[in-house]
Amino acid sequence: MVELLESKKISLYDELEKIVLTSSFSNLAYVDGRKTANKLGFDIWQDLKQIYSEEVLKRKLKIKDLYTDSQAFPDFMFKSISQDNQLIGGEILELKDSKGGGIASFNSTIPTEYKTLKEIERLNGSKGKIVIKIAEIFDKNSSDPLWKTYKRKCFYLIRTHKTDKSKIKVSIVDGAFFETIPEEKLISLMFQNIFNKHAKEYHIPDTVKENASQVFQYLTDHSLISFSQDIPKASIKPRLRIMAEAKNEGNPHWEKYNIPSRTLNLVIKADSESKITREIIEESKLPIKIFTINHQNDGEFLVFSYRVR
DNA sequence: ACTGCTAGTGAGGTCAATGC
DNA sequence: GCATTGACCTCACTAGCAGT
Repeated sequence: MVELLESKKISLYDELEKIVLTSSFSNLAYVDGRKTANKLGFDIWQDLKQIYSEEVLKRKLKIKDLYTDSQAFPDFMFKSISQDNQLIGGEILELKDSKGGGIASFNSTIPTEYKTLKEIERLNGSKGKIVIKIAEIFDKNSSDPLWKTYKRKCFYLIRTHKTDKSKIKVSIVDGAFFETIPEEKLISLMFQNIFNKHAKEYHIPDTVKENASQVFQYLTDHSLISFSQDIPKASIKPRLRIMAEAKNEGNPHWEKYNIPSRTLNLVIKADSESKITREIIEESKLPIKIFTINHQNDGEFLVFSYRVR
């Protein structure tokens, strides 16, 4: 990535998609924005087209158009690697681009540290199969029995102040930075919060309050919540969607975390594995600064920071 | 059995209004 | 003045239905 930036093939102002495609094209098992990629000069089907015609590919995959932006989760998925009979890699990458200093809203998909393909299939609901169908073709390990169920690490490619030359920051962020309590708990606590506000505003008997928090422990599943609700005699169907905004402490680009502007960063949890990354970077003698962020709710994170001239 | 259409759902980003 | 909340608008994919 650093070499690419220095060779001027990409810049921090390019589309985030272009940054990913330029640096990782051959390592990707899934690209959500096939249309966008094509516009940027990347044809994910180029190799397969040597073997099959476009028509055959469409028929095999049961899709009408090879070049659409699915707008499903995730934006990118890397190919898995089989090592000592175990699947590793296959990471998920989501993009978040915004003009201001905050991270663009998470819409419907709550950010997490890990996700399995099975979970992705479910959370994508009616679009559920598309990711798997495409990734199966590109990932040579897709026949492994654990391919759909092993935990994949989620990363977020975050950019803030994207149009401001003096303030721009780009980071690849460990999903753990956002998931400081598990999703199910988050959702049930959200309903609890809503209820508490009602309790303050209206007279709700104490016995009901006690029962209520028990009930909320069972409201945990976003894919069941997000259906539009058919209410007898109602002529509209209300539809709940959980959107989420990163708080300051969940935004690595928060001023207090001191990531400098005009930098490209990798932000990962400081654990035993990250020590290895640290050693590799230190030995590489690349112009990368290493420092730590103390996440208010989730311990220490390591930042590998490269400044763009 | 096949085709074409549409309702339902998932996702994205930005801006306006409101609250503190 | 900045953060939070509400709203807007767009597009893709699938299931299921109606018509042939």
